[in-house]
Amino acid sequence: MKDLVMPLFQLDKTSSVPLHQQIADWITRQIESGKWLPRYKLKGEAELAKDMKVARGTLRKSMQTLIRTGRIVQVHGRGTFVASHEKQLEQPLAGRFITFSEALAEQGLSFKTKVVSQSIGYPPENIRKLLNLKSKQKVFSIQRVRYLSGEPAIHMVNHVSCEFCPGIERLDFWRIRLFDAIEKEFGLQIRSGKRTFEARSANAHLSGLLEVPTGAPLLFIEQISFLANGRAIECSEIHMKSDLIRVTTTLTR
Amino acid sequence: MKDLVMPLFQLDKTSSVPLHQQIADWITRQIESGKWLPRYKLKGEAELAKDMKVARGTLRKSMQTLIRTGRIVQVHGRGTFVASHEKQLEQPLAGRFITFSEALAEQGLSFKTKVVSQSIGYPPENIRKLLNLKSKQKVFSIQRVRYLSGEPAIHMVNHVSCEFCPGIERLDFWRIRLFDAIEKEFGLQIRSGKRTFEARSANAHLSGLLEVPTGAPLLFIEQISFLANGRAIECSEIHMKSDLIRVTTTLTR
DNA sequence: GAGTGGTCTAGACCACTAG
DNA sequence: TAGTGGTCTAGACCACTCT
Repeated sequence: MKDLVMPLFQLDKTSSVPLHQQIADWITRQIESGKWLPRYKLKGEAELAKDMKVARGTLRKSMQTLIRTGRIVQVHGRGTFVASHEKQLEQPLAGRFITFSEALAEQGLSFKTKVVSQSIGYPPENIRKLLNLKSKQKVFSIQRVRYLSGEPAIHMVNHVSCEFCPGIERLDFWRIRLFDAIEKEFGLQIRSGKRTFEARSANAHLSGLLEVPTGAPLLFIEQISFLANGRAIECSEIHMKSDLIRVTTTLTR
Repeated sequence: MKDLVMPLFQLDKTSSVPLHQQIADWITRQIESGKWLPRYKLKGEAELAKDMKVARGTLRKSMQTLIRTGRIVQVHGRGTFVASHEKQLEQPLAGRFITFSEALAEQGLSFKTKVVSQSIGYPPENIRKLLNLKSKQKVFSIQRVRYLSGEPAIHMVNHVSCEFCPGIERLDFWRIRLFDAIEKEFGLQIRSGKRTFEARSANAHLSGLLEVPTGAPLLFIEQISFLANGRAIECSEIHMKSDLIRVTTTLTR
């Protein structure tokens, strides 16, 4: 039993990416690529840390991340295992803040996005409150519909604070994802989000866009996204057909 | 400037409760009791750790817990602050798995619970799957309605695996909370939960119990609760009037 | 530059699980 | 009893924020 199990892998101790994150990323890749299958038992923390030439505390920090994101499971005297999500197709939004497009992509679902309208201007009172804006500040608003296998499934209205994203209105959101734009085009890092869930009836506008009867029940989500410094960057109102998409959270006491 | 700011507080280093949890609990008490108000700036980690005579790593572990439960906020070069939830009344289910009765209690809302029916028996196929039961295993099922200021707000059907809770049917659930019973009467620890959100229309049964028109939109939550060893102990189907109760999750990337 | 949190090390001992 | 994760220590250096 040589080092067949643990392929070599090089940590970059000079990188600005923290070691614990490099480790978590690498393990994530092992799992996502199928090299480590569900229920696979990892080596013990002590041995893993020695292999990787890091302190056990650093490795444990990676483990915490991987547990939070639902990729591994630890049981005290038994060991660390790749999580087995009985239904892989149903592991969205679990434990971490990911966008709906990321969630759909992770589930292997393809979708198309239609931009219904977009504009820049002074937001209504309620949006200004959610984003914590002063009265002179503008927002970029965009209304889109996402289609799953041809069927309209999600209606989104997003409001982005212009302060952080000058010129955002010139991007082509038929092609680019909103969060990709915010993060890659403007170098911002969205770190956390808050979602509030309600059930609402479809009004005339929504019933037309989502092709459901007026009054049909829709899952409504109000979302606020925050940067690392705690400032709100985006908020949105999302209506979705909950029979088409499952929204799930996994939480720990 | 003597030790006016930091009242003395005694850690029990011999207790089976981990130090980091004792610290988190103590800080939680400072905040909940109003001794530390929102936006209050805590002392630096180094100084706090010295005061408490623990290693900084231990203190940091507490901080992680308090951040996850939404009680404090840390900003790199600035410091640690008591979180200011603009609307304190709206901080439920955030970041950790708490029951609805706990969430209501934390919001200072009083409620009453009515037991509509309860029984023991072999569960239908879908419940058996959710709880991962063999065909010979029984569940305790209970149907309740929660009232907020006299108005019916939540309808719950819970199914508890009898394997872990023999005799649960003899408890008085007009008085006791279900999770309290599971944890205190049977010495089990519920560690995590998974919730799936949908929007549904009220059927005749629900419309009667919740006093809403048939077809009214209700927030539907399917919940599975897990013990520390990963075994499912409980699952439930919850319908609620989402105009009366806000269901929120805060997640980190 | 002073203060703060973020990362990391290299140990140690304990508690739980399983053979 | 061996192996594993859970807790804890006592340092160190770095990156960020504010003045």
